[in-house]
Amino acid sequence: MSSANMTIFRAYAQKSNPASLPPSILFSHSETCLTVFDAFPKSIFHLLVIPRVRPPFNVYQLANLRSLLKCEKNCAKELLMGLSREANNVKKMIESEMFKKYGFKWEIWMGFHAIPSMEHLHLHVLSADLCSPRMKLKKHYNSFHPKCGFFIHLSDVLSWFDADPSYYKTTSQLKKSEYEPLLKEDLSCWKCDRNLSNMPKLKSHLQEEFDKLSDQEKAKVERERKRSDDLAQTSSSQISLND
Amino acid sequence: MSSANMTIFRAYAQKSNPASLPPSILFSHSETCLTVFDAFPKSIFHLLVIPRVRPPFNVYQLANLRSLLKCEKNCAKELLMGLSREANNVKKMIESEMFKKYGFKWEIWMGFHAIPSMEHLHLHVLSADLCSPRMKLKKHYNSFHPKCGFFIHLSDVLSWFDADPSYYKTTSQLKKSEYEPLLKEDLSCWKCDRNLSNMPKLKSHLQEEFDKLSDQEKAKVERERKRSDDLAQTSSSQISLND
DNA sequence: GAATCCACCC
DNA sequence: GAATCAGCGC
Repeated sequence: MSSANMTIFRAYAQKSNPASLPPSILFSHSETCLTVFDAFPKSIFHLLVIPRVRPPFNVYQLANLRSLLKCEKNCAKELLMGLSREANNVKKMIESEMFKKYGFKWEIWMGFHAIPSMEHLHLHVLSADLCSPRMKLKKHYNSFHPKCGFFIHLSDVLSWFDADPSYYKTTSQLKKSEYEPLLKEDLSCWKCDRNLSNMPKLKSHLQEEFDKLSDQEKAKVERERKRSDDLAQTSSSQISLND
Repeated sequence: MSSANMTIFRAYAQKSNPASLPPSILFSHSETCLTVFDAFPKSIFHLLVIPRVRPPFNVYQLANLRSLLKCEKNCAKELLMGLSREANNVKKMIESEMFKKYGFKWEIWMGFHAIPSMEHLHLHVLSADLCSPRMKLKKHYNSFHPKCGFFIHLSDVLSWFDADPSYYKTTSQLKKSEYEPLLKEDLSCWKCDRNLSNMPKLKSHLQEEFDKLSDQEKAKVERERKRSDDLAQTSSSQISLND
Protein backbone atom coordinates (compact mmCIF):
# COMPACT_ATOMS: atom_id res chain seq x y z
CA MET A 1 0.00 0.00 0.00
CA SER A 2 1.02 3.58 -0.43
CA SER A 3 0.71 6.60 1.79
CA ALA A 4 2.50 9.78 2.66
CA ASN A 5 3.59 8.18 5.92
CA MET A 6 5.79 5.15 5.36
CA THR A 7 6.14 4.39 9.06
CA ILE A 8 2.52 4.47 10.14
CA PHE A 9 2.47 0.70 10.78
CA ARG A 10 5.44 1.09 13.09
CA ALA A 11 3.50 3.69 15.03
CA TYR A 12 0.59 1.25 15.33
CA ALA A 13 2.94 -1.54 16.39
CA GLN A 14 4.39 0.61 19.16
CA LYS A 15 1.08 1.69 20.62
CA SER A 16 0.65 0.43 24.17
CA ASN A 17 -3.10 0.58 23.70
CA PRO A 18 -4.04 -0.41 20.15
CA ALA A 19 -7.72 -0.19 21.10
CA SER A 20 -7.34 3.58 20.96
CA LEU A 21 -7.08 3.29 17.18
CA PRO A 22 -10.33 4.08 15.39
CA PRO A 23 -12.42 1.10 14.30
CA SER A 24 -12.04 2.21 10.69
CA ILE A 25 -8.34 1.34 11.05
CA LEU A 26 -8.15 -1.39 13.69
CA PHE A 27 -9.85 -4.69 12.98
CA SER A 28 -8.60 -6.61 16.04
CA HIS A 29 -5.59 -7.02 18.30
CA SER A 30 -3.94 -9.43 20.69
CA GLU A 31 -0.94 -9.37 23.00
CA THR A 32 1.37 -10.03 20.06
CA CYS A 33 -0.26 -8.51 16.99
CA LEU A 34 -2.78 -6.13 15.62
CA THR A 35 -4.82 -6.40 12.48
CA VAL A 36 -5.73 -3.33 10.46
CA PHE A 37 -7.71 -2.66 7.32
CA ASP A 38 -5.50 -1.99 4.34
CA ALA A 39 -6.19 1.65 3.47
CA PHE A 40 -5.94 0.80 -0.24
CA PRO A 41 -7.50 -2.67 -0.40
CA LYS A 42 -6.55 -4.60 -3.52
CA SER A 43 -9.21 -7.28 -3.05
CA ILE A 44 -12.75 -7.29 -1.74
CA PHE A 45 -11.28 -8.17 1.68
CA HIS A 46 -7.80 -6.97 2.53
CA LEU A 47 -6.35 -6.80 6.02
CA LEU A 48 -2.86 -6.56 7.45
CA VAL A 49 -1.57 -8.48 10.45
CA ILE A 50 1.23 -6.56 12.14
CA PRO A 51 3.49 -7.77 14.96
CA ARG A 52 3.57 -5.50 17.98
CA VAL A 53 7.02 -4.41 19.10
CA ARG A 54 7.92 -6.62 22.04
CA PRO A 55 10.92 -8.68 23.26
CA PRO A 56 13.00 -10.27 21.93
CA PHE A 57 12.59 -7.92 18.92
CA ASN A 58 13.23 -4.26 18.38
CA VAL A 59 11.70 -2.09 15.66
CA TYR A 60 14.65 -2.59 13.33
CA GLN A 61 14.36 -6.34 13.43
CA LEU A 62 10.65 -6.03 12.71
CA ALA A 63 11.23 -3.59 9.85
CA ASN A 64 10.42 -6.20 7.21
CA LEU A 65 10.63 -9.88 6.39
CA ARG A 66 14.27 -9.61 5.37
CA SER A 67 15.33 -8.06 8.67
CA LEU A 68 13.26 -10.57 10.62
CA LEU A 69 14.83 -13.53 8.83
CA LYS A 70 18.27 -12.27 9.81
CA CYS A 71 17.33 -12.76 13.47
CA GLU A 72 17.81 -15.94 15.43
CA LYS A 73 15.90 -18.57 13.46
CA ASN A 74 13.72 -19.95 16.27
CA CYS A 75 12.66 -16.50 17.37
CA ALA A 76 11.86 -15.49 13.80
CA LYS A 77 9.86 -18.66 13.26
CA GLU A 78 7.99 -18.16 16.53
CA LEU A 79 7.04 -14.65 15.54
CA LEU A 80 5.82 -15.81 12.14
CA MET A 81 3.80 -18.59 13.78
CA GLY A 82 2.19 -15.93 15.95
CA LEU A 83 1.26 -13.92 12.88
CA SER A 84 -0.01 -17.10 11.26
CA ARG A 85 -2.29 -17.92 14.19
CA GLU A 86 -3.71 -14.42 14.14
CA ALA A 87 -4.06 -14.47 10.35
CA ASN A 88 -6.02 -17.70 10.55
CA ASN A 89 -8.42 -16.12 13.04
CA VAL A 90 -8.80 -13.18 10.71
CA LYS A 91 -9.33 -15.58 7.82
CA LYS A 92 -12.24 -17.22 9.64
CA MET A 93 -13.80 -13.84 10.30
CA ILE A 94 -13.43 -12.85 6.67
CA GLU A 95 -15.03 -16.13 5.59
CA SER A 96 -18.00 -15.51 7.82
CA GLU A 97 -18.30 -12.03 6.35
CA MET A 98 -18.01 -13.44 2.83
CA PHE A 99 -20.94 -15.69 3.45
CA LYS A 100 -23.01 -12.96 5.02
CA LYS A 101 -22.33 -10.42 2.30
CA TYR A 102 -21.90 -12.56 -0.82
CA GLY A 103 -23.65 -15.82 -0.01
CA PHE A 104 -20.54 -17.94 -0.53
CA LYS A 105 -16.92 -18.24 0.57
CA TRP A 106 -13.80 -18.11 -1.54
CA GLU A 107 -10.08 -18.54 -1.11
CA ILE A 108 -8.00 -16.25 1.11
CA TRP A 109 -4.31 -15.59 0.61
CA MET A 110 -1.80 -14.81 3.34
CA GLY A 111 1.63 -13.52 2.49
CA PHE A 112 4.27 -10.81 2.34
CA HIS A 113 5.50 -8.47 -0.34
CA ALA A 114 9.09 -9.32 -1.20
CA ILE A 115 9.87 -5.60 -1.34
CA PRO A 116 7.36 -3.80 0.87
CA SER A 117 6.57 -0.15 0.23
CA MET A 118 5.70 0.54 3.87
CA GLU A 119 7.99 0.09 6.85
CA HIS A 120 7.32 -2.48 9.57
CA LEU A 121 6.50 -6.11 8.88
CA HIS A 122 2.92 -6.65 7.74
CA LEU A 123 1.25 -9.86 6.64
CA HIS A 124 -1.34 -9.38 3.91
CA VAL A 125 -4.55 -11.34 4.41
CA LEU A 126 -6.69 -10.85 1.36
CA SER A 127 -9.46 -12.56 -0.52
CA ALA A 128 -8.53 -14.30 -3.76
CA ASP A 129 -10.21 -12.00 -6.24
CA LEU A 130 -8.01 -8.91 -6.71
CA CYS A 131 -11.17 -7.03 -7.56
CA SER A 132 -11.01 -3.55 -6.10
CA PRO A 133 -11.31 0.05 -7.26
CA ARG A 134 -7.91 0.64 -5.63
CA MET A 135 -6.29 -1.85 -7.98
CA LYS A 136 -5.00 0.57 -10.56
CA LEU A 137 -1.46 -0.16 -11.66
CA LYS A 138 0.39 -3.12 -13.08
CA LYS A 139 2.70 -3.10 -10.06
CA HIS A 140 -0.31 -3.23 -7.74
CA TYR A 141 -1.59 -6.32 -9.50
CA ASN A 142 1.67 -8.18 -9.93
CA SER A 143 2.56 -7.54 -6.30
CA PHE A 144 -0.40 -9.73 -5.28
CA HIS A 145 -0.44 -12.20 -8.16
CA PRO A 146 -0.17 -15.53 -6.35
CA LYS A 147 2.14 -17.06 -8.97
CA CYS A 148 4.21 -14.02 -9.94
CA GLY A 149 6.72 -14.45 -7.12
CA PHE A 150 6.60 -10.99 -5.60
CA PHE A 151 3.84 -12.04 -3.23
CA ILE A 152 5.46 -14.56 -0.89
CA HIS A 153 2.96 -16.90 0.66
CA LEU A 154 3.26 -17.31 4.40
CA SER A 155 3.31 -21.10 3.99
CA ASP A 156 6.36 -20.75 1.74
CA VAL A 157 8.20 -18.62 4.28
CA LEU A 158 7.45 -21.14 7.01
CA SER A 159 8.70 -23.98 4.81
CA TRP A 160 12.07 -22.24 4.38
CA PHE A 161 12.78 -22.94 8.07
CA ASP A 162 12.66 -26.67 7.42
CA ALA A 163 14.75 -26.49 4.25
CA ASP A 164 18.50 -26.79 3.86
CA PRO A 165 20.26 -23.94 5.77
CA SER A 166 22.01 -22.78 2.58
CA TYR A 167 18.61 -22.55 0.89
CA TYR A 168 17.26 -20.62 3.87
CA LYS A 169 20.18 -18.23 3.68
CA THR A 170 19.79 -17.57 -0.03
CA THR A 171 16.05 -17.28 -0.14
CA SER A 172 15.77 -15.13 2.99
CA GLN A 173 17.93 -12.44 1.36
CA LEU A 174 14.98 -11.23 -0.72
CA LYS A 175 17.16 -9.36 -3.17
CA LYS A 176 15.63 -6.26 -4.71
CA SER A 177 17.31 -6.99 -8.03
CA GLU A 178 15.53 -10.31 -8.13
CA TYR A 179 12.07 -9.25 -7.05
CA GLU A 180 11.54 -5.76 -8.44
CA PRO A 181 11.56 -6.83 -12.10
CA LEU A 182 8.65 -9.18 -11.35
CA LEU A 183 6.37 -6.16 -10.99
CA LYS A 184 6.91 -5.36 -14.67
CA GLU A 185 5.84 -8.79 -15.92
CA ASP A 186 3.00 -8.98 -18.42
CA LEU A 187 -0.45 -8.91 -16.92
CA SER A 188 -2.02 -12.34 -16.68
CA CYS A 189 -5.13 -13.58 -14.94
CA TRP A 190 -4.04 -15.28 -11.73
CA LYS A 191 -6.92 -17.72 -12.16
CA CYS A 192 -6.86 -18.81 -15.82
CA ASP A 193 -3.39 -17.55 -16.84
CA ARG A 194 -4.80 -15.65 -19.81
CA ASN A 195 -2.77 -12.59 -20.81
CA LEU A 196 -4.49 -9.23 -20.70
CA SER A 197 -2.91 -6.26 -22.44
CA ASN A 198 -3.75 -3.54 -19.95
CA MET A 199 -5.27 -2.84 -16.57
CA PRO A 200 -8.80 -1.94 -17.64
CA LYS A 201 -9.04 -5.19 -19.64
CA LEU A 202 -7.56 -7.18 -16.77
CA LYS A 203 -9.98 -5.65 -14.31
CA SER A 204 -12.99 -6.48 -16.48
CA HIS A 205 -11.71 -10.01 -16.85
CA LEU A 206 -11.14 -10.41 -13.11
CA GLN A 207 -14.66 -9.18 -12.51
CA GLU A 208 -15.99 -11.77 -14.98
CA GLU A 209 -13.98 -14.47 -13.23
CA PHE A 210 -15.39 -13.37 -9.91
CA ASP A 211 -18.96 -13.25 -11.23
CA LYS A 212 -18.52 -16.74 -12.68
CA LEU A 213 -17.16 -18.02 -9.36
CA SER A 214 -20.01 -16.33 -7.55
CA ASP A 215 -22.62 -18.03 -9.77
CA GLN A 216 -20.94 -21.41 -9.38
CA GLU A 217 -20.43 -21.18 -5.65
CA LYS A 218 -23.89 -19.83 -4.93
CA ALA A 219 -25.38 -22.67 -7.00
CA LYS A 220 -23.23 -25.07 -4.96
CA VAL A 221 -24.48 -23.54 -1.71
CA GLU A 222 -28.03 -23.81 -3.01
CA ARG A 223 -27.57 -27.50 -3.90
CA GLU A 224 -26.15 -28.09 -0.42
CA ARG A 225 -29.13 -26.35 1.11
CA LYS A 226 -31.58 -28.37 -0.97
CA ARG A 227 -29.72 -31.58 -0.12
CA SER A 228 -29.87 -30.85 3.60
CA ASP A 229 -33.54 -29.83 3.26
CA ASP A 230 -34.21 -33.13 1.53
CA LEU A 231 -32.34 -34.98 4.25
CA ALA A 232 -34.36 -33.18 6.89
CA GLN A 233 -37.53 -34.04 4.96
CA THR A 234 -36.49 -37.69 4.69
CA SER A 235 -35.59 -37.92 8.33
CA SER A 236 -38.84 -36.24 9.35
CA SER A 237 -40.70 -38.66 7.06
CA GLN A 238 -38.87 -41.46 8.73
CA ILE A 239 -39.80 -40.03 12.07
CA SER A 240 -43.44 -39.96 10.87
CA LEU A 241 -43.08 -43.53 9.68
CA ASN A 242 -41.68 -44.44 13.02
CA ASP A 243 -44.66 -42.83 14.67
CA MET B 1 -2.67 20.23 -36.43
CA SER B 2 -4.07 16.76 -35.92
CA SER B 3 -7.16 15.05 -37.21
CA ALA B 4 -8.40 11.68 -38.31
CA ASN B 5 -8.22 12.93 -41.90
CA MET B 6 -4.66 13.80 -42.88
CA THR B 7 -5.65 14.88 -46.39
CA ILE B 8 -8.48 17.26 -45.64
CA PHE B 9 -6.42 20.28 -46.78
CA ARG B 10 -5.82 18.58 -50.11
CA ALA B 11 -9.57 18.17 -50.48
CA TYR B 12 -10.04 21.88 -49.78
CA ALA B 13 -7.27 22.75 -52.24
CA GLN B 14 -8.94 20.72 -55.00
CA LYS B 15 -12.39 22.25 -54.56
CA SER B 16 -13.47 24.12 -57.67
CA ASN B 17 -15.74 26.25 -55.51
CA PRO B 18 -14.11 26.93 -52.12
CA ALA B 19 -17.01 29.22 -51.22
CA SER B 20 -19.08 26.08 -50.67
CA LEU B 21 -17.01 25.44 -47.52
CA PRO B 22 -18.78 26.52 -44.32
CA PRO B 23 -17.71 29.89 -42.90
CA SER B 24 -16.54 28.11 -39.73
CA ILE B 25 -13.81 26.55 -41.91
CA LEU B 26 -13.18 29.02 -44.73
CA PHE B 27 -11.86 32.46 -43.90
CA SER B 28 -11.25 33.70 -47.43
CA HIS B 29 -10.10 32.57 -50.85
CA SER B 30 -8.63 33.82 -54.08
CA GLU B 31 -7.80 32.35 -57.50
CA THR B 32 -4.60 30.88 -56.10
CA CYS B 33 -5.20 30.16 -52.41
CA LEU B 34 -7.68 29.66 -49.69
CA THR B 35 -7.39 30.54 -46.04
CA VAL B 36 -8.97 28.38 -43.37
CA PHE B 37 -9.23 28.52 -39.60
CA ASP B 38 -6.88 26.08 -37.91
CA ALA B 39 -9.21 23.58 -36.24
CA PHE B 40 -6.84 23.39 -33.26
CA PRO B 41 -5.58 26.96 -32.96
CA LYS B 42 -2.35 27.26 -31.00
CA SER B 43 -2.58 31.05 -30.61
CA ILE B 44 -5.41 33.49 -30.12
CA PHE B 45 -5.47 33.89 -33.92
CA HIS B 46 -4.40 30.98 -36.07
CA LEU B 47 -5.18 30.59 -39.75
CA LEU B 48 -3.76 28.51 -42.58
CA VAL B 49 -3.10 29.72 -46.10
CA ILE B 50 -3.29 26.84 -48.55
CA PRO B 51 -2.37 26.90 -52.26
CA ARG B 52 -5.11 25.67 -54.57
CA VAL B 53 -4.10 22.90 -56.96
CA ARG B 54 -3.48 24.57 -60.33
CA PRO B 55 -0.85 24.52 -63.07
CA PRO B 56 2.08 24.21 -63.13
CA PHE B 57 1.71 22.11 -59.95
CA ASN B 58 0.06 18.81 -59.19
CA VAL B 59 -1.05 17.60 -55.73
CA TYR B 60 2.20 15.71 -55.15
CA GLN B 61 4.33 18.76 -55.73
CA LEU B 62 2.11 20.68 -53.33
CA ALA B 63 2.22 17.94 -50.71
CA ASN B 64 4.56 19.94 -48.44
CA LEU B 65 7.37 22.47 -48.41
CA ARG B 66 9.97 19.81 -49.16
CA SER B 67 8.17 18.59 -52.28
CA LEU B 68 7.56 22.16 -53.44
CA LEU B 69 11.21 23.09 -53.07
CA LYS B 70 12.17 20.18 -55.32
CA CYS B 71 10.22 21.84 -58.16
CA GLU B 72 11.62 24.34 -60.60
CA LYS B 73 12.95 27.16 -58.44
CA ASN B 74 11.16 30.08 -60.10
CA CYS B 75 7.83 28.30 -60.02
CA ALA B 76 8.30 27.36 -56.37
CA LYS B 77 9.25 30.93 -55.49
CA GLU B 78 6.29 32.30 -57.40
CA LEU B 79 3.93 30.02 -55.52
CA LEU B 80 5.42 31.05 -52.19
CA MET B 81 5.12 34.71 -53.13
CA GLY B 82 1.47 34.09 -53.85
CA LEU B 83 1.01 32.56 -50.40
CA SER B 84 2.92 35.49 -48.94
CA ARG B 85 0.67 38.06 -50.56
CA GLU B 86 -2.40 36.27 -49.31
CA ALA B 87 -0.89 35.83 -45.84
CA ASN B 88 -0.19 39.55 -45.65
CA ASN B 89 -3.83 40.28 -46.44
CA VAL B 90 -4.87 37.84 -43.75
CA LYS B 91 -2.39 39.48 -41.39
CA LYS B 92 -4.03 42.85 -41.91
CA MET B 93 -7.43 41.39 -41.20
CA ILE B 94 -6.17 39.73 -38.05
CA GLU B 95 -4.66 43.02 -36.90
CA SER B 96 -7.94 44.80 -37.39
CA GLU B 97 -9.65 42.05 -35.40
CA MET B 98 -6.96 42.29 -32.69
CA PHE B 99 -7.71 45.94 -32.23
CA LYS B 100 -11.46 45.44 -32.20
CA LYS B 101 -11.37 42.56 -29.71
CA TYR B 102 -8.34 43.36 -27.56
CA GLY B 103 -7.77 47.08 -27.98
CA PHE B 104 -4.23 46.66 -29.32
CA LYS B 105 -2.24 44.86 -31.99
CA TRP B 106 0.60 42.45 -31.56
CA GLU B 107 3.03 40.54 -33.74
CA ILE B 108 1.92 37.90 -36.24
CA TRP B 109 4.09 35.01 -37.41
CA MET B 110 3.96 33.37 -40.82
CA GLY B 111 5.71 30.11 -41.46
CA PHE B 112 5.75 26.38 -42.11
CA HIS B 113 6.28 23.32 -39.97
CA ALA B 114 9.48 21.58 -41.01
CA ILE B 115 7.69 18.23 -40.64
CA PRO B 116 3.98 18.84 -41.12
CA SER B 117 1.48 16.43 -39.60
CA MET B 118 -1.15 17.11 -42.27
CA GLU B 119 -0.76 16.60 -45.99
CA HIS B 120 -0.81 19.49 -48.49
CA LEU B 121 1.25 22.61 -48.07
CA HIS B 122 -0.17 25.05 -45.53
CA LEU B 123 1.29 28.31 -44.30
CA HIS B 124 0.58 29.06 -40.66
CA VAL B 125 -0.46 32.63 -39.93
CA LEU B 126 -0.74 33.03 -36.20
CA SER B 127 -0.58 35.70 -33.56
CA ALA B 128 2.57 35.85 -31.45
CA ASP B 129 1.20 34.65 -28.13
CA LEU B 130 0.88 30.84 -28.24
CA CYS B 131 -1.92 31.23 -25.73
CA SER B 132 -4.67 28.75 -26.52
CA PRO B 133 -6.59 25.98 -24.79
CA ARG B 134 -5.53 23.72 -27.69
CA MET B 135 -1.88 24.19 -26.78
CA LYS B 136 -1.42 21.04 -24.74
CA LEU B 137 1.79 19.18 -25.52
CA LYS B 138 5.47 20.04 -25.61
CA LYS B 139 5.55 19.14 -29.30
CA HIS B 140 2.66 21.54 -29.97
CA TYR B 141 4.58 24.36 -28.35
CA ASN B 142 8.01 23.66 -29.77
CA SER B 143 6.52 23.31 -33.25
CA PHE B 144 5.56 27.02 -33.13
CA HIS B 145 8.40 28.38 -30.99
CA PRO B 146 9.82 31.10 -33.24
CA LYS B 147 13.43 30.33 -32.26
CA CYS B 148 13.28 26.56 -31.88
CA GLY B 149 13.86 25.86 -35.57
CA PHE B 150 10.93 23.57 -36.27
CA PHE B 151 8.77 26.54 -37.25
CA ILE B 152 10.32 27.87 -40.44
CA HIS B 153 9.49 31.51 -41.01
CA LEU B 154 8.23 32.33 -44.50
CA SER B 155 10.82 35.11 -44.76
CA ASP B 156 13.58 32.54 -44.17
CA VAL B 157 12.26 30.24 -46.87
CA LEU B 158 12.12 33.13 -49.31
CA SER B 159 15.69 34.12 -48.42
CA TRP B 160 16.93 30.62 -49.35
CA PHE B 161 16.15 31.40 -52.99
CA ASP B 162 18.69 34.19 -52.98
CA ALA B 163 21.35 32.18 -51.15
CA ASP B 164 24.09 30.00 -52.60
CA PRO B 165 22.56 27.10 -54.61
CA SER B 166 24.38 24.53 -52.45
CA TYR B 167 22.86 26.14 -49.36
CA TYR B 168 19.45 26.07 -51.02
CA LYS B 169 19.88 22.40 -51.82
CA THR B 170 20.90 21.45 -48.29
CA THR B 171 18.39 23.51 -46.41
CA SER B 172 15.45 22.64 -48.67
CA GLN B 173 15.87 18.94 -47.82
CA LEU B 174 14.18 19.46 -44.44
CA LYS B 175 15.50 16.21 -43.01
CA LYS B 176 13.28 14.51 -40.47
CA SER B 177 16.31 13.41 -38.45
CA GLU B 178 17.32 17.03 -38.08
CA TYR B 179 13.96 18.59 -37.27
CA GLU B 180 12.07 15.97 -35.24
CA PRO B 181 14.42 16.10 -32.23
CA LEU B 182 13.69 19.85 -31.92
CA LEU B 183 10.20 19.02 -30.68
CA LYS B 184 11.72 17.39 -27.60
CA GLU B 185 13.75 20.43 -26.57
CA ASP B 186 13.21 21.87 -23.12
CA LEU B 187 10.29 24.25 -22.81
CA SER B 188 11.33 27.88 -22.86
CA CYS B 189 9.34 31.08 -23.13
CA TRP B 190 9.65 32.29 -26.72
CA LYS B 191 9.56 35.86 -25.41
CA CYS B 192 11.93 35.98 -22.41
CA ASP B 193 13.80 32.68 -22.94
CA ARG B 194 13.05 31.54 -19.38
CA ASN B 195 12.89 27.76 -18.97
CA LEU B 196 9.64 26.28 -17.71
CA SER B 197 9.56 22.71 -16.44
CA ASN B 198 6.20 21.63 -17.79
CA MET B 199 3.27 22.68 -19.91
CA PRO B 200 0.95 23.99 -17.20
CA LYS B 201 3.73 26.22 -15.87
CA LEU B 202 4.63 27.35 -19.37
CA LYS B 203 1.02 28.16 -20.16
CA SER B 204 0.61 30.26 -17.01
CA HIS B 205 3.81 32.08 -17.85
CA LEU B 206 2.71 32.73 -21.44
CA GLN B 207 -0.56 34.09 -20.14
CA GLU B 208 1.33 36.43 -17.80
CA GLU B 209 3.51 37.57 -20.69
CA PHE B 210 0.41 38.23 -22.76
CA ASP B 211 -1.31 40.11 -19.94
CA LYS B 212 1.81 42.23 -19.44
CA LEU B 213 1.96 42.99 -23.17
CA SER B 214 -1.73 43.79 -23.16
CA ASP B 215 -1.31 46.30 -20.31
CA GLN B 216 1.69 47.92 -21.96
CA GLU B 217 0.17 48.12 -25.41
CA LYS B 218 -3.20 49.36 -24.23
CA ALA B 219 -1.44 52.06 -22.20
CA LYS B 220 0.50 52.97 -25.34
CA VAL B 221 -2.74 53.15 -27.36
CA GLU B 222 -4.23 55.31 -24.62
CA ARG B 223 -1.24 57.70 -24.65
CA GLU B 224 -1.56 57.93 -28.44
CA ARG B 225 -5.25 58.69 -28.11
CA LYS B 226 -4.62 61.38 -25.47
CA ARG B 227 -1.83 62.85 -27.57
CA SER B 228 -4.06 63.06 -30.64
CA ASP B 229 -6.90 64.45 -28.47
CA ASP B 230 -4.52 67.07 -27.16
CA LEU B 231 -3.42 67.84 -30.69
CA ALA B 232 -7.05 68.17 -31.73
CA GLN B 233 -7.66 70.40 -28.71
CA THR B 234 -4.64 72.51 -29.52
CA SER B 235 -5.59 72.81 -33.16
CA SER B 236 -9.19 73.64 -32.23
CA SER B 237 -7.82 76.21 -29.75
CA GLN B 238 -5.70 77.55 -32.52
CA ILE B 239 -8.73 77.57 -34.72
CA SER B 240 -10.57 79.47 -31.97
CA LEU B 241 -7.60 81.81 -31.66
CA ASN B 242 -7.72 82.22 -35.37
CA ASP B 243 -11.41 82.99 -35.16
C1' DG C 1 0.30 15.16 -12.17
C1' DA C 2 2.57 15.38 -16.47
C1' DA C 3 5.34 13.33 -20.21
C1' DT C 4 5.78 9.47 -22.91
C1' DC C 5 4.55 5.38 -25.14
C1' DC C 6 1.74 2.35 -27.70
C1' DA C 7 -2.05 0.26 -29.97
C1' DC C 8 -6.04 0.86 -32.31
C1' DC C 9 -8.71 2.73 -35.99
C1' DC C 10 -9.00 5.31 -40.04
C1' DG D 1 -5.76 5.80 -23.54
C1' DA D 2 -2.66 3.60 -20.56
C1' DA D 3 2.00 2.94 -18.66
C1' DT D 4 5.71 5.37 -17.01
C1' DC D 5 8.29 9.15 -15.06
C1' DA D 6 9.41 12.73 -11.83
C1' DG D 7 8.88 16.32 -8.56
C1' DC D 8 7.42 17.24 -4.12
C1' DG D 9 5.36 17.03 0.42
C1' DC D 10 5.37 14.33 4.49
